[in-house]
Amino acid sequence: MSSDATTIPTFSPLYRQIKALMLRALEAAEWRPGEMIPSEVDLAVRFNVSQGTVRKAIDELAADGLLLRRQGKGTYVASHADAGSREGTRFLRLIPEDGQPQTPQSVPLECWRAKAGHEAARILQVAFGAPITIVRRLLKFSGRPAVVEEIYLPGELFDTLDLEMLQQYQGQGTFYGLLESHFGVRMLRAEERIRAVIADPLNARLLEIEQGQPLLSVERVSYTYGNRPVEWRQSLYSTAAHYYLNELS
Amino acid sequence: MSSDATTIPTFSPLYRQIKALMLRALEAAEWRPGEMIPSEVDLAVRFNVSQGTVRKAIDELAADGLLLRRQGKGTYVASHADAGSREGTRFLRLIPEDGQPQTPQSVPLECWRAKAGHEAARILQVAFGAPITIVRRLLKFSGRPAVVEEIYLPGELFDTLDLEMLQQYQGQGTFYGLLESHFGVRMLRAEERIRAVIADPLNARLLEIEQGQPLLSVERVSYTYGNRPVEWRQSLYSTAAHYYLNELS
DNA sequence: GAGTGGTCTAGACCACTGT
DNA sequence: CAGTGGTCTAGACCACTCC
Repeated sequence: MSSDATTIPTFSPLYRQIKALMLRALEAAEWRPGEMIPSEVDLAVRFNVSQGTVRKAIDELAADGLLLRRQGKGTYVASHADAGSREGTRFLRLIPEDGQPQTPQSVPLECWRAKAGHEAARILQVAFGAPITIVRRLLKFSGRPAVVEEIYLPGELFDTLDLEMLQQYQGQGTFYGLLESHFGVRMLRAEERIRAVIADPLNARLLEIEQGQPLLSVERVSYTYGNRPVEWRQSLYSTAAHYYLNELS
Repeated sequence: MSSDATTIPTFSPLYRQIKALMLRALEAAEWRPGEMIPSEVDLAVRFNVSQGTVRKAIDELAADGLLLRRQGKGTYVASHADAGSREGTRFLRLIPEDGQPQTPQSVPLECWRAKAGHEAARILQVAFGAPITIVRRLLKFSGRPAVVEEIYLPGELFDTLDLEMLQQYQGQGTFYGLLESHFGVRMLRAEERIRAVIADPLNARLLEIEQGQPLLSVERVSYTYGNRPVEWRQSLYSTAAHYYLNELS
């Protein structure tokens, strides 16, 4: 590799270039969630590098959670629909006090279109007034309501999402599974900002707790490829019978 | 990097055995925090394997946060006293609303001995009635109180810890830095259980907020080598001017 | 048995740090 | 310059899955 003397020489190892190429293939949906990607040898031929170099690229993509290696079978594109054991607690860290981590039941309440206000526009990186889709729903663990949330999505990407679709999809997978399979948008990572708030009458009723009780306010921004924000979510977690678990390392 | 806990490993690759040997050396303090460990070639000779195998063992230990690789210099034992940029937010995820992540000022309030109750005994895995050391302190960001906490430590390990020591150490590093340098106990990972609660009069006064305001209750258990619990901490975070940030991936 | 990922080795060379 | 970690290659062999 030759470097231009006028530009700052930035060294990028070969395996990272391969990783970038594979990222493009993933983003372009050449390989789709749940599918198997070509074998290491095939990829080595395709990119004209050694198998070890392709291997290191795949290793990083797997560490990033984008690929899934299965010895003896192949390497697969990670999918929210995998129903992998980890999927239930990957993004929702709320756990019943007296039980194991479990996937809650989703109860869609409303779904409507709106125009992005200043905050939604800033966070979702769309124009002020651009169409957005808003979902309001409830999550229950063993029949007990634990979460109320409003989810703001850029309307461009999710223009056919409606309450009926949400209801039909109930029990068939997670919300992100729906977004991935029906809209081709895969959430890769998210940031949550957590604060303590007081329940207002409406949400207290939905969560079946008393007004004035403390709740966790969890504000989440989720990102897809290229660190593009595609979801803004404001949730209220009842911690009367559940807790938010975070592992630090 | 991680192995499935549900399946019994039927085969242990060489690099994992090397990793286990290096873990023992770390635990036995043959290599101390902040120090450089032998070079890859030296370790390859010592363990009678190839450099690549030692390399993979080191890679995993570095990924686990136990070692720190510095190209051109060597591999170092990670230390809480490194004052690495990440150290401030590694275990404390509280961030001022209007500023950058920063390390808070610690204000020790009390430090006393006690006997472990049932809960402390269970969590710290010591006998009921065993001696424990309790620290009560306040954390401030830019002079504003944000956290009140009580820290429960097994008395065996920290029998000389007192208020004077805590006060003298103020500003010289983090609490975990003190435990590491003065008591040889290094925290490797922790679990936090987060709930929303209402401030009682005492803690409201300490946090300079009004009684009845909502707070985050953060219960932390920290572990050292061998998943041994060595700290139980109960904290109250004021989220009036701060938020708890969690990155999901 | 064929095909996949996983391990281990040996050697060459590159990039970074300090002397 | 020497010493360190970082990259890349090529090949042999092992472990796992499925036909």
